[in-house]
Amino acid sequence: MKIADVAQASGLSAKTIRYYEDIGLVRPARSTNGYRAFVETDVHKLTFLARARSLGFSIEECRTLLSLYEDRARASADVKALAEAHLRRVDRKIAELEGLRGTLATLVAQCHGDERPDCPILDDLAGPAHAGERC
Amino acid sequence: MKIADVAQASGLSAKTIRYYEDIGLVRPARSTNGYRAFVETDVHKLTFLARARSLGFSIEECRTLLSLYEDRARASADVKALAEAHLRRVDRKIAELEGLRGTLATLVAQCHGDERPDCPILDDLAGPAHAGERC
DNA sequence: TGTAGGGTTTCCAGTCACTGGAAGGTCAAG
DNA sequence: CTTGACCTTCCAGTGACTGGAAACCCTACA
Repeated sequence: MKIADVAQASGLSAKTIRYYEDIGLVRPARSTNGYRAFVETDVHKLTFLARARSLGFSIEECRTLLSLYEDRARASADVKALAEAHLRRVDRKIAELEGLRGTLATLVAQCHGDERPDCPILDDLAGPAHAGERC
Repeated sequence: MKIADVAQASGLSAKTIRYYEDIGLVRPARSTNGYRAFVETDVHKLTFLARARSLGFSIEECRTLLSLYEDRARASADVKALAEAHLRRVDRKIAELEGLRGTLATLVAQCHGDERPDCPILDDLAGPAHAGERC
């Protein structure tokens, strides 16, 4: 199987697959012509990686997940711990974005958005000490 | 005012302030000894930038906001459009993270997390075609 | 047999917004 | 006169790719 087929099958780009080989996530064999020759387990691994990445796991976490996946003796607790840590990170990020969203929405709502030059958004960005000073 | 004072006042690091000078966001004067000599408007600008960055505007958006801020004739509509575009981006990002969060939470809930090697999280990552096959 | 096109290879550079670190200059206190 | 804190510049690295150049390989068609 050549790289374009694997890209198709896994949903990753050929560039990304080459990059994943570079950093040691996959080690496809080579044909005599120098082309990468992927077997079923390579495709499987890359699909696994695509899914893990789409869930927001970092490359290093993916590397760990992959090694846990290949370790038949591993405890599911290890995987769960990793997923829970990631879940907490996602929660923090959501909370942060929602705080930010609130501020932005308030600012947008306050701004009349016409041809007049005074703008509450810029006032806010300039800070309380300067609000109304020149904006 | 020297860079450490400005860092203190603006909440940015000295490194970041130098970087902002590099990319032309601020142009502090220089003392005879070569040190950067910041005046009040520099500090003001940097504080503005810190706030805009903390709201998630990109550097290029900050550059635009700064120029709008300094343009006494600009229309608040321009600022509002920028802020609204950013708000939409934040909304999309939140939606994306919440979808992801849902999947992760489900997976974490399904995983027993003990010493047994079978793990629904890895099953899911491996994809429907492979679920139950070897995990 | 030649060539046109598509695929593949490697390698280098760029992205974004910093951050770390090295090597050296400057300044005030003791 | 030295110590130590500050300042300077410059180079490299981060994460996870992405774009592009130059060159090789393979197949189809004239």
